[in-house]
Amino acid sequence: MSDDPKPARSVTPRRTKDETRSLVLEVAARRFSRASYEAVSLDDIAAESGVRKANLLYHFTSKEQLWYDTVDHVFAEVERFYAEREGDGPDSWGGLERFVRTYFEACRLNPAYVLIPLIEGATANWRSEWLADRYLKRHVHDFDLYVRRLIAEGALPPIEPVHLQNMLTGGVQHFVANAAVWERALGVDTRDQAFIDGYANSVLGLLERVKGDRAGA
Amino acid sequence: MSDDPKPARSVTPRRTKDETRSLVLEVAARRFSRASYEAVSLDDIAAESGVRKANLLYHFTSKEQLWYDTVDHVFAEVERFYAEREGDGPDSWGGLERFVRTYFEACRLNPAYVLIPLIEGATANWRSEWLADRYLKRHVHDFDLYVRRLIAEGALPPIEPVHLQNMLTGGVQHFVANAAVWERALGVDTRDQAFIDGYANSVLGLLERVKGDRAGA
DNA sequence: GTCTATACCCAGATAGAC
DNA sequence: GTCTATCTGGGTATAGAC
Repeated sequence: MSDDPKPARSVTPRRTKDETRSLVLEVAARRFSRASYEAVSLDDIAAESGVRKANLLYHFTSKEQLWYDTVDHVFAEVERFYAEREGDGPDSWGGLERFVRTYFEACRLNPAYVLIPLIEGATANWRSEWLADRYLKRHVHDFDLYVRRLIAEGALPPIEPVHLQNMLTGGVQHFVANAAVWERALGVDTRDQAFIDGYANSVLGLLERVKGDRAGA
Repeated sequence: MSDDPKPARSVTPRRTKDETRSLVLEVAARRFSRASYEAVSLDDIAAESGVRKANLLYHFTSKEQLWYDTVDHVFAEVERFYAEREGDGPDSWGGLERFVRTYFEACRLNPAYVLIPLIEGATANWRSEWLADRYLKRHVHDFDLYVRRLIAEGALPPIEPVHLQNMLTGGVQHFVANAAVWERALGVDTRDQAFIDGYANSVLGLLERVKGDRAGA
């Protein structure tokens, strides 16, 4: 906000409030998607961002609040990406093929979008509940509606939506989240664009076969 | 080992070394699959198992060692289950349908088998490396060999093994690990046997279609 | 082998000068 | 708004009596 070049009391390069926030949120997103909440310390984030610990707490009031803000930051970014490519909400989303590719792309470009829910969602705590209520519930529900719409329109045979949803989303998440294991085990970089695209082709290839057929389960 | 009923110095009910170990390992497996390593404290495990913290450290020397032993414990159990149903290693495993059902059953019955690798494997630390090297690499590799064998035998068309592997395993893992989210979002208990069986049917139903067809990708 | 007590460290948070 | 210094709690691990 105030960018006045007037002799500053401090010698350190000044940043606006928003610049500091963004900087910290970017670092926090990286940290919180590489380790669990408890394993990430404010000292880590302070060291990597160059913002003193006391100042982190000045800007975000607590570690807890910093985590909330970080998640909101990550999800807002992804939702902008979605809205750009697909429009808002399941009614406006296009065909399944394009949607799958958008989703895969979103996961690949924003590992934090996959990793934070995965790390925190797999355990039972205030974060998983907050995540579920604030985002995942809606995401799952939207996806469910979307699949049902496609079925109603005859674009898909009557398959169990949750099953399809999980087959479509679970796989990429696994590849993005556990890239290290796949790399060590098979020498394949599963976060690579070419790999994810190939996987999308396999998945969509399978889907093609379902579409022509009768019910799934 | 020594079970002598000779007047014990302590009034607390005596357990053999092995009994104490097993008891602790069961509790630890539960804890380590509901929260990250850092979020689980020895105090928690001591409280739930009734074994004093100092004694935990006497039996396992350190928290780190306790974690290693816990994982070995969980994986040994699952591997016994496998060996019983399928025989040892990818050469002896039977048809894909039976194998998938065995795998799904193993995941459902031993959530820790899914959750610990998922929680720790998604982050970058000494645990994920140890897990990858000691177990996951081999598991992924075995599964890969198995799929390749099926393809060679003509039981499957030439699909990319990693893709198929991930579609088969990623889904259940997701349902087992994130049951709480699915429950909140759709009111479905995705860890329930009936649900998992239904999902197996969907997956295998899809596979059926691939088998009759030509290549996947 | 089991207990109590405690050493020691690291993390989140606060105080208060500037 | 940024800094240094410090408080405080909780965690792993150890000492040492019994």
